[in-house]
Amino acid sequence: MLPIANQHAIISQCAFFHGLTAAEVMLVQQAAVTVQAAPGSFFFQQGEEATALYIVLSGQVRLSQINPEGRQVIVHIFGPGEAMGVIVVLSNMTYPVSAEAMVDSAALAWNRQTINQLMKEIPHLALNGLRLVAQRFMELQERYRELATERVERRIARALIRQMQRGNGRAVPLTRQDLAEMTGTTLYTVSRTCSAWEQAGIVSAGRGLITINDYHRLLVIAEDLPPDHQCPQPATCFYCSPILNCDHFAVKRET
Amino acid sequence: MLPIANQHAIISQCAFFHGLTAAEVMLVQQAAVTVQAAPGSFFFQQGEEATALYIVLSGQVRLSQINPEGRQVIVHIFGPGEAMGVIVVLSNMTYPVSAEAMVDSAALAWNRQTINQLMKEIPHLALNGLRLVAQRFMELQERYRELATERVERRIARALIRQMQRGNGRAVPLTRQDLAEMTGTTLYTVSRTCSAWEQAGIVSAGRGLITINDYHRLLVIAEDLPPDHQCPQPATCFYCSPILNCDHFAVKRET
DNA sequence: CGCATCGTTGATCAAGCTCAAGCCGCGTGG
DNA sequence: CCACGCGGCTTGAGCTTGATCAACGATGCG
Repeated sequence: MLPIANQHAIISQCAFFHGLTAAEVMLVQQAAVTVQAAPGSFFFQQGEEATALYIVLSGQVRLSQINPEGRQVIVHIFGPGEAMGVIVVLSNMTYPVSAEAMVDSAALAWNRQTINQLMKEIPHLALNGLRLVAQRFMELQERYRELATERVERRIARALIRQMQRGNGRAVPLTRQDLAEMTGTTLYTVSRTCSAWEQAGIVSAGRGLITINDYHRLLVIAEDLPPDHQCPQPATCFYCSPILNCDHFAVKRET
Repeated sequence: MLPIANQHAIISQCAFFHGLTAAEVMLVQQAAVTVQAAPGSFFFQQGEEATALYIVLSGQVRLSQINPEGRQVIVHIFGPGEAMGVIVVLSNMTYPVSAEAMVDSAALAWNRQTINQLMKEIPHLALNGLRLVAQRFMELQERYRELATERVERRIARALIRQMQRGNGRAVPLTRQDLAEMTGTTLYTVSRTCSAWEQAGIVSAGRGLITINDYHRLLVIAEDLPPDHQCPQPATCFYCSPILNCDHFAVKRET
């Protein structure tokens, strides 16, 4: 269980609460319930009535959808500070996806009435919610297009880069299977691709972990740049990825 | 140009204005501008500043995204009564997709300030907007999973069924190319598939038009049902498709 | 130590993409 | 009215990508 002070730090920084006064943040936080989930257990499951909105405090949560034959697709991976279930809880729907903890995770939860009430009292909260949804929607559209038009290797490269950008290092803690379900391919293909990249010195492959050694070359694959591509600002090469407009990413760059 | 009375009929029935009083509908309608678009011209284009929200009055509008190499994907096709740009206009973003008229089309438009103002005055409008977005989001997630896990033939079948359900007959006015861009395949594969289906008597293929003759068998393909599948209510077979929960569809059934 | 999970790699194969060639129907302009 | 061109459609041949199957290797945990 996270200490309260830490909770507060996450809440006050996360996008969903951006622009709220300290008093408002306090109000919202007091209305929340903390929920824990062990690896493999679910915050909610596909098909259940959507009764709560969550904000991840710690851990990683895999949002996935499963088809009748049992093939699974990872729609999104949530980390600390991100909100889950924003859309559905406000529209009296059932969850269209499942939220499964990948590691020990904790989240704050508000039930439907509470969050509706809070949004009425703090209109800014509703606006933030809409922004988050918009962001997620655009990302999903982008990935849909990728899946329809891009080759597997490129999709894997992009997924890796995206995950790296959401984490805070060059290591991406995903299994081959995870990556496969994120990119609509099989674990075999991911494994082969990673092996090839390791041969080429682009990544180091580990058990449930892929470390990016040559971001630039990975980017060349992800964006189909010419092999001899020179970044306009090589010193700050991280800037030049159009993936998920990530201007803020530079601050996370290792020096 | 549509007669005003007709406009009003569309507006008052469409989901975005559901639950509003007549006075409110009037207020909103008066704030709108009518926009026309000839086939091939755009209501807005990918990358432009999102300045307006539209409701289609007549025609068909193709929402598509294009990748740097020029491969295109159709994200959605809008018909009369549907709202375009709900998300983006409220979040100060650029349009992530282009909206192109497939036939002569007209839409009502509100600019950002206006719609924001209206949403403040009529909170119900904001709620409706959120519901629409939620619906679209779920549909996109569903299609994303389809693209990642389902075979081409099944995807085409599902796209056809979906389009038929949104139209009002058994004929779907799409070219092979359109269907290909909707399902992430090529026009060749769509053509072959349609030919095979025509052989089998499932559809009649025409120029820019596909007519569904045997909905039941198409459904068997779309849902991978056993070939000898019997609908629980054969007489009202249209009910039994889980695609895009379409309970309302029965009213459109031809008798 | 044994089991479970995760990963690797080879062989095989089919789905579906690509390219090429040609057809059909329609609208347009001579 | 006809010829022409264009946009849409069809079909075949060949090939590539990436899925599938199978067997085995490594790592870590209880």
